[in-house]
Amino acid sequence: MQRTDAFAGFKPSGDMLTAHLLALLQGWTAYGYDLVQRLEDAGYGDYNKGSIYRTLRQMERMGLVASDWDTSTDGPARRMYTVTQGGLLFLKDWLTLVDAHRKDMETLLGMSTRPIEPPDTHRSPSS
Amino acid sequence: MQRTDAFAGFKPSGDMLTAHLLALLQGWTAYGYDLVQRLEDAGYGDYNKGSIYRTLRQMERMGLVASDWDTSTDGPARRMYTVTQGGLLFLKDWLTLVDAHRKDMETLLGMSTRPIEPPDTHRSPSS
DNA sequence: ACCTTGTATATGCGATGCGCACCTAGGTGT
DNA sequence: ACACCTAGGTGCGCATCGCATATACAAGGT
Repeated sequence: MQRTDAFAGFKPSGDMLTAHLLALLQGWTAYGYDLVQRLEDAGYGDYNKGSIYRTLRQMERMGLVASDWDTSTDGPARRMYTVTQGGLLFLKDWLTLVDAHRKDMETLLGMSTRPIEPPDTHRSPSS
Repeated sequence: MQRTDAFAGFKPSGDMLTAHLLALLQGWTAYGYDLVQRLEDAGYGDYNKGSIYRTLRQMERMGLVASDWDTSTDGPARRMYTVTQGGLLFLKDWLTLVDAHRKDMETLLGMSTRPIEPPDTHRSPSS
């Protein structure tokens, strides 16, 4: 479970959505409504609208993305998001974490059929 | 994000600890204190005691494990846990989910450097 | 007798996260 | 005026989680 400690506190729950969003955003710029559609269409996770918008703002507070308004289009203004250096770092850490977990699971499962050890209590083995 | 729907509601947060515990338990029987030590020693996650005990009880409520008391040893009684069929299914689903997520991430990242599409609004493409 | 240490399980509290439902608002078409 | 699509956001209630703390059994030391 080692990680670079830049985001040592991240928990792998909303962070899964965070990872999806970063992956979608990485390399270009997008806004919330578009990401909602893309996640829905692609079937990557069954997140709800509210969570996505909230998570994007939270990501901005964490410094993973930056945003500015785009009023150049018709319709309501769009908040355009761009991945920051911190976001790229988070993405890297996330992939490392997932891979490490997957490997951990394999290791733990591989250690199967250990004899049911009666872990001796605090007493010396003289008994 | 497909899964067998047996535990369609699982969220990948405490579920990561759940997966670790199931992997440790799978194949034999163990009690909380032992699992706490093993997770600590092995360095698999930095979970705290309270979370582990709470998660084990929750897993029992979910039908992933079953427990009974072992009073045969010196010291306090131990609540011995055994993985159920449901637990094995959860474990399988979890690994599927993790692998799917990992693959999703690769796919999404592989689609990089898409030109910044100006996603046309609700208007017809006649404009 | 009393205290400390190790074993073993569990709860209370405060903060956070998340799904669900709902709200605001711009713009177009009827 | 109204419906509909686009676009972003909030309030509420419930679950989760880390941290600290509580409870209890047993052994050893003084």
